[in-house]
Amino acid sequence: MDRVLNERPGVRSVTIQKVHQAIDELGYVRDTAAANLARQKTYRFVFVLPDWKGQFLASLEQGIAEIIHNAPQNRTEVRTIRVPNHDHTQLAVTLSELDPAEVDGLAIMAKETPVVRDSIADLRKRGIPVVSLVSDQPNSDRDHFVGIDNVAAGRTAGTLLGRFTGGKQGKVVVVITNKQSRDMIERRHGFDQVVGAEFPHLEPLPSVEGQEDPVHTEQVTLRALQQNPDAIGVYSVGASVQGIARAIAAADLPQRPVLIDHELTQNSSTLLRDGVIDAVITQNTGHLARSALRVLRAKCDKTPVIESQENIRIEIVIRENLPFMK
Amino acid sequence: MDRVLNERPGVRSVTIQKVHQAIDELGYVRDTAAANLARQKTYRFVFVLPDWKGQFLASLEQGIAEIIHNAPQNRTEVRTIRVPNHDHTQLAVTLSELDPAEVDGLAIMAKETPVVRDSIADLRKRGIPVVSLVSDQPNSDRDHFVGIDNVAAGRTAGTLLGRFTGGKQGKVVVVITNKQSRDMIERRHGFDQVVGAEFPHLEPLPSVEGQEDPVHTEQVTLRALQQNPDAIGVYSVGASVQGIARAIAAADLPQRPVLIDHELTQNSSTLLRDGVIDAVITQNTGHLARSALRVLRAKCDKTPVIESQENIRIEIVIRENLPFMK
DNA sequence: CTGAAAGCGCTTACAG
DNA sequence: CTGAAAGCGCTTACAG
Repeated sequence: MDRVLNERPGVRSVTIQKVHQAIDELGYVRDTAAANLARQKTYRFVFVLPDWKGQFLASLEQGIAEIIHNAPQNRTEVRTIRVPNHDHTQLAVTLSELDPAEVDGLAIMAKETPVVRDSIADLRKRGIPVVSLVSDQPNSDRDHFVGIDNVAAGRTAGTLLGRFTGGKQGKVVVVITNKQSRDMIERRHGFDQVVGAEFPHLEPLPSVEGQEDPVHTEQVTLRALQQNPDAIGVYSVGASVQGIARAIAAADLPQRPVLIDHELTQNSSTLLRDGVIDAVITQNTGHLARSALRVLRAKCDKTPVIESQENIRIEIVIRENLPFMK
Repeated sequence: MDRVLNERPGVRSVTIQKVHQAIDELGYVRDTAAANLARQKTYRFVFVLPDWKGQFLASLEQGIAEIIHNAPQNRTEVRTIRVPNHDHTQLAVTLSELDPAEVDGLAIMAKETPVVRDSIADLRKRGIPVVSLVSDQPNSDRDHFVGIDNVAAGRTAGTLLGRFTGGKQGKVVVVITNKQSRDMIERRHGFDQVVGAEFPHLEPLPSVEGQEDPVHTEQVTLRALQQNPDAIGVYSVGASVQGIARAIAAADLPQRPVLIDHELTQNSSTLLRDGVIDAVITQNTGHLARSALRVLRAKCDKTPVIESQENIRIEIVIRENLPFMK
């Protein structure tokens, strides 16, 4: 029966028929917990993440660790590797060093570059399933993308900014981490879409790049605000919101701009509570981690992925529905 | 060892010491899946819900059924009883008929009345754990409340309505299911709090009651809108949003009011997509069901509840972050 | 009070 | 190609 359920070769089709019929008649539901218990094999996954120090990544990494720790019955081991974001060669080296004999799957969050694309193709050729995480690699042949629809997330941010500025006319400063990350590009795109179509009185300015650095983010934001003191909104696409908040305070504007940010962290929570940020668009890092692990396991077992279950929600947080954070 | 882990009586404290020390040294984590496998006992829970036909309750009931079906290894059986909402006696009878020999736990969603309070006390006395669901029974001695902070949910609705009306002055029609449900009372209270403090230009009107009936909801809403044709907002605290939408269309107002609703369903999704509803405040019915089951199991096993895990989020949905619904 | 056996629903070698 | 045994980490009676 095991051979049928797991679709292993070498079973006569008559037998397959019989077993499937019996399954239907009895309403059999396979006990995955017992299956995991018996199956002694452990999954060894690698997560490759950028090496910036932001709280979002820390929370994602912690999420992974907690899931592994709390569900030992799933017998999965994870190694997380942080790779410098700008160093394309090191990323390529790291990926090429992954030994198929020692790794059962890879989850990767990185900018979309030819190097990454080729590395993914190479890994897949060596039989290792790959999922892109948070920021997609749609032109590689990754098995799956684990993350939100970032165009929709950008549209959500645009709508909130448009409605919160209440029909007033004005410029919007847009601060982005970098212009190569797919998630950043898609959010900016969705934002422009919705603002162009529904809030024509708003004028989004060209993105300024914060480069994963709070101090640099503060500087470029401050410069943008000084050049546009009449700005009525700031859209933080994924940059250090701490730096942006400091720039807003330093710019000493005639009126406080509406500030929309991405990713709920300790910092953005505090700024939300203090009324500096008006809304945060976020994704649950625990869900991201769980989804990545589930998909990777499914790919290893050549089991189908339940799409509806892996659909990560775009969450909106304002001061009033701020969850209690540990 | 089992006797120590499960804190059963009749173990010498020396032994307990030794076992605990060994646990710490080895970093032992108990495999609950294996434990469930071995433990043949099945949990038999009863869910008592109001009998209205709304999609929210249907989705909650379906959520429970799916969880049970997909995780047979948890060996839990659930019987759902729908009780007419206005019939206090029938509710009391239903609860008193629950046999402690056949029921291991109860989850109840009902108005807060003396009858319910006494029934809960009675059940607890007979050793059955009880959780209140969606709408709390804080004055009973229920073991736990599974649901959102409804005051905060009302504050969230108020803030969104205030910001979406963009500083304009005007009245707000408030439509409520009934005035005895704790969840309704708390939402209305949170709404008034935040509007009074932060949006003084808004004037919320006294609640009109929809009584779980779409047609009646439409009638009372229409009457309220006709009496206040200058209303700039409608707050649907938990009533049939279909009825409200029809009333808004029928009232033929000079300007479309901002409409904030609770609970994402097929109906409210459609109205959100069509631009009739501006935002929906919601709680995930799957999470509610899972949390209720987890808490009930914990109470049966006299195991601690992990509060952070049982914290149900207040979610905000606008057209742009509407999840795909099956 | 404690030890050792049997069994939960599965999978994995190993025989046939 | 298929059957039957052993074992995954636990709990539950049952002996001692």
